[in-house]
Amino acid sequence: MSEIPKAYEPQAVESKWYQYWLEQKCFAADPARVSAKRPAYSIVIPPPNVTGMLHMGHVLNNTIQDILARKARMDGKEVLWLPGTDHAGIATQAVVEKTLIKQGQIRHRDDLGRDKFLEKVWEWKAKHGDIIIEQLKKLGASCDWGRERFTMDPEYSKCVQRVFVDLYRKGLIYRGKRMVNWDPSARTALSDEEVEMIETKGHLWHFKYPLLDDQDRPRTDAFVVVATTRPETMLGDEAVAVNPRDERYTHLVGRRILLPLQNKPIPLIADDLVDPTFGTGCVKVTPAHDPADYEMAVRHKLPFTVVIGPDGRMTPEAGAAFATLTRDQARKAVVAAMEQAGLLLKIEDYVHNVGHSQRSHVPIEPYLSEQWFLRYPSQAAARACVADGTMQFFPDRWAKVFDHWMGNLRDWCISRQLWWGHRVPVWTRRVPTTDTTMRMRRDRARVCATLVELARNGGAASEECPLFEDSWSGVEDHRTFWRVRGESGTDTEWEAATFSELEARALEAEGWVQDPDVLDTWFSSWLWPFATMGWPERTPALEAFYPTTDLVTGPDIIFFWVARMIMAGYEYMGDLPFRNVYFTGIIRDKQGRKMSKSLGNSPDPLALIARYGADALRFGTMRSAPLGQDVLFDEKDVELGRNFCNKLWNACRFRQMQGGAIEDEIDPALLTSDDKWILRRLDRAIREIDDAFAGYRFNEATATLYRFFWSEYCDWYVEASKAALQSGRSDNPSDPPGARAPDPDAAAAARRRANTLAVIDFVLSHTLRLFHPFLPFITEELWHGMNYHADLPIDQGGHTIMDARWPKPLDPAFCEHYGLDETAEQVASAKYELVGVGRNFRREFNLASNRKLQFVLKPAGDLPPAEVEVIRLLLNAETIEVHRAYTPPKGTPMAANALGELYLPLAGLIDSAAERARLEKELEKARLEVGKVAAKLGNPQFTQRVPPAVLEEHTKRLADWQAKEKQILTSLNNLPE
RNA sequence: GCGCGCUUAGCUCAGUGGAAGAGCACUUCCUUCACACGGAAGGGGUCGCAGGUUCAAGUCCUGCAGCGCGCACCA
Repeated sequence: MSEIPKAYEPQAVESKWYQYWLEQKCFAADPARVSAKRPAYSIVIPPPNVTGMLHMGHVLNNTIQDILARKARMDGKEVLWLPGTDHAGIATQAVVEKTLIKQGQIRHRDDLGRDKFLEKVWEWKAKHGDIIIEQLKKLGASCDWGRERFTMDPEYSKCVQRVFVDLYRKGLIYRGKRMVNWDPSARTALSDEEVEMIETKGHLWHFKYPLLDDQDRPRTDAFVVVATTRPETMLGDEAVAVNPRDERYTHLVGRRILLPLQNKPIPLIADDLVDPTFGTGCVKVTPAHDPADYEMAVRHKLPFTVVIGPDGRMTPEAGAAFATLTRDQARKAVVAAMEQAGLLLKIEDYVHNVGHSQRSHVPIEPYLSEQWFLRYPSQAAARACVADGTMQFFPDRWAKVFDHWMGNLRDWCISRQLWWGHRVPVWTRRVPTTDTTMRMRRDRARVCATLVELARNGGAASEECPLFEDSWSGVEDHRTFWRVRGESGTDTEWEAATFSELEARALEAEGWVQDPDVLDTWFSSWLWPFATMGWPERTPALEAFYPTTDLVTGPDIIFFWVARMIMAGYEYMGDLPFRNVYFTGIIRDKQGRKMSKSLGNSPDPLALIARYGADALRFGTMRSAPLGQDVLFDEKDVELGRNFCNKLWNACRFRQMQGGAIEDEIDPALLTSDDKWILRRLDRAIREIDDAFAGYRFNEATATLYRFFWSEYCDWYVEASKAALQSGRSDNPSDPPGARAPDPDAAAAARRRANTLAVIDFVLSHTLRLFHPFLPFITEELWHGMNYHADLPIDQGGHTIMDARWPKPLDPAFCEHYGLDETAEQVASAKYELVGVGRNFRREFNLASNRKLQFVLKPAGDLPPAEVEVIRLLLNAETIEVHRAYTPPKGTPMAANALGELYLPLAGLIDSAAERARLEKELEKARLEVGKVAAKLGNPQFTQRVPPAVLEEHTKRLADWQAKEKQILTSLNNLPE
């Protein structure tokens, strides 16, 4: 570092050290190293979508994880940060299909067929799947890349199938015809969590439905009026419902109504679901297109007429006039037709919430279809662990949200009508009902199921039917289960669930056909904390690193992912998957809007890294991200980070320029008040940072680092230390010629200088370590550049700052030895206070910053010349004359405190009117404060009840302000005229 | 409708019962041999509103208002 540049240039430094860390395998976790003395620390990454590009949310999230991981390493832990990606079923399939269409290769994925299309997706994954991983590396992420996992890896896929079959066997996974959330754009079912309610301005259309008379003839004089927000669904109406206690309509219940446009008689039914106070109290019932209506239809055994198809277009059932129209077109057409028929009573403006697909943002269509559902396992354990504090959430208010959701669990629709994903491991076949093979298979499965239950409840499993391959995982050895799906005529339709490749092939040879659906991506990522570590084997990694320590994720996936992982963890590991969950805020733009591609308000983190450096991006982001609050991102924050790195760089450069070897022996006898002051500030900073880490308050840690390093170390200590550094220089230009000869004064100055360098080295080497989790690259560069790694054991920083030991607060013995008491700190503080006022004179009297001034100091007590020299330097004064019996000329500006009185004699130069104004302002302030404190102390309630420390502090404060007031009055009296 | 956040300097936000803070922006001065990605000094706040608890409230409690976010089958 002999010729270090004036400004820090991050690019080369960052790539160099990342390469070094990889080559030296610094990120690799070894379960064998875990011991009582070296505890494990683990995080699994929230797997980003394999289609994804790094965005600011990833930056926030992964910077936090990296900070935690690096801090844990410095704490001497064996750290596993396990990376990977998920396959993101809908998003990836959509991107690939869109790309192929854009390239003109296909018009629809059907043109290729399932197998060929999947080949294309894999090709695409091979080409683009690593992008986000490489981007994470640019950020400095210290993941154990050798353990990178992908949710579609063969082993991982096997875990997904295994879990599916297990839950199927337990009866928790079932297939059923249900009303599901259908995304007509992606053409797949979604889970409830994937539906976003959006407040939408719409209308409430009021339709008249004619009553039928006894001969089923429509009456022209009697109608029921229904209101709807979705006129197009009326084509599928099967009833009109009223509340059974609604006396306006009880006489009509059981009568028939003519459904207009379809000219179909439908009944008027009574159901408790109907709110008699809303609208007319009559509700049209569309069994196949509304979840509430569906329930009513089941109760009243109504038919299910499907008028909207899976593509969001009207079906032939909707009638010739409407078939093939889109939902929107059909809405207009129905309204027009009703109006023409004179059955449109009125249209009201209406604001209501409409479910939209979180994926494609189109309105969700409630759709009746066959899907796979899961009744969640291990609900009680999952709910309890958060409620009783076994697992902690940061901030903990999310615990309440979690608990509410856990208390209202509804079965999870896990099947998706996609090709990209884990295909449902179920095969079906129709066989003659008389076929005995299937009966035998089923009976065997039943026996096993019973024994599984027995074993789970503490009973013994028989030896003929060893159920558990591994009792730890709780998944039984039997890989195939059969169930009757349905019977028709002489045939029985069977289904078989298996995770055995061999079984599956055997079944297919027998003519069994696999279910076409794939599983929700979250059905694979809920296994992430253990499926990535070799489950169901009892691997060393699982033994060492499960449960993981911390999870860092966004609150937007608390249900999608966090809650489900907890349930899966209990079900398959018998233990929680992580001990702490840190929920980040959401990154927004300056206007507070969410970052989104369509708004184009999402900055590219890679561009920011190129411009400012990864450390700058990390520091800026962390500094502006308080725990659990959303972050309004501003590029200024990154600029601040860069400036900070530059400051750090130059502070080290300054030390380099002082020359000399690393000084590690500090002589207590030679410590100045400034030395003691900065050492105590360092101690305080370490304590604050430790405290911040304990509460996951990273922004607080960065604030402390910033204040300590910039305001305390650079602004005060470094400037003050220049006194000792300059006077002790062997090449001091002010030395008289011939000063080479042994000179006791010069030797003493040189010793003081060396001691100052030792303090600087002590502080800087601590500072670099405190900064390392936040600024990994620049700290590593400086660690080596400053030679602080020399002489350290290889596993304690000799090799990399990553392994350097985390600084400890200074222990009492150390403080005692070096005399770091409060008095020492107070001397320095008083010095800086005096300097502050002295500097203010320049502004008050319009004296240019570079103008050489001569001050006079009238010390209150004993003030060594070295201290005076520090004050001179800090004031940028030409001279300070120490004068114990000084009588200032009238009107000389003066500042005073415990240290003494500082005068700026400027005969004839100062504007006494301005000085009077200044002093009067000061006086006003002092009197105000005296008044405030005196009032408090005058209150007996206060003096009697307050803790002694507070009382003492107030008493002192009063004395201070009174002294100040007196001094200002003196100065005022001294003014000319 | 229920629940949860937020409201402090022009802007973005810290502030965990005992003298209102930071960064940016602004004003003035300074290229003094670490740093102009810098240094020095300064201006700027009845802490959303109204009550209450307390010797003491930005901080705790109760209302209210505005903004934001969850959850919820009112067509």
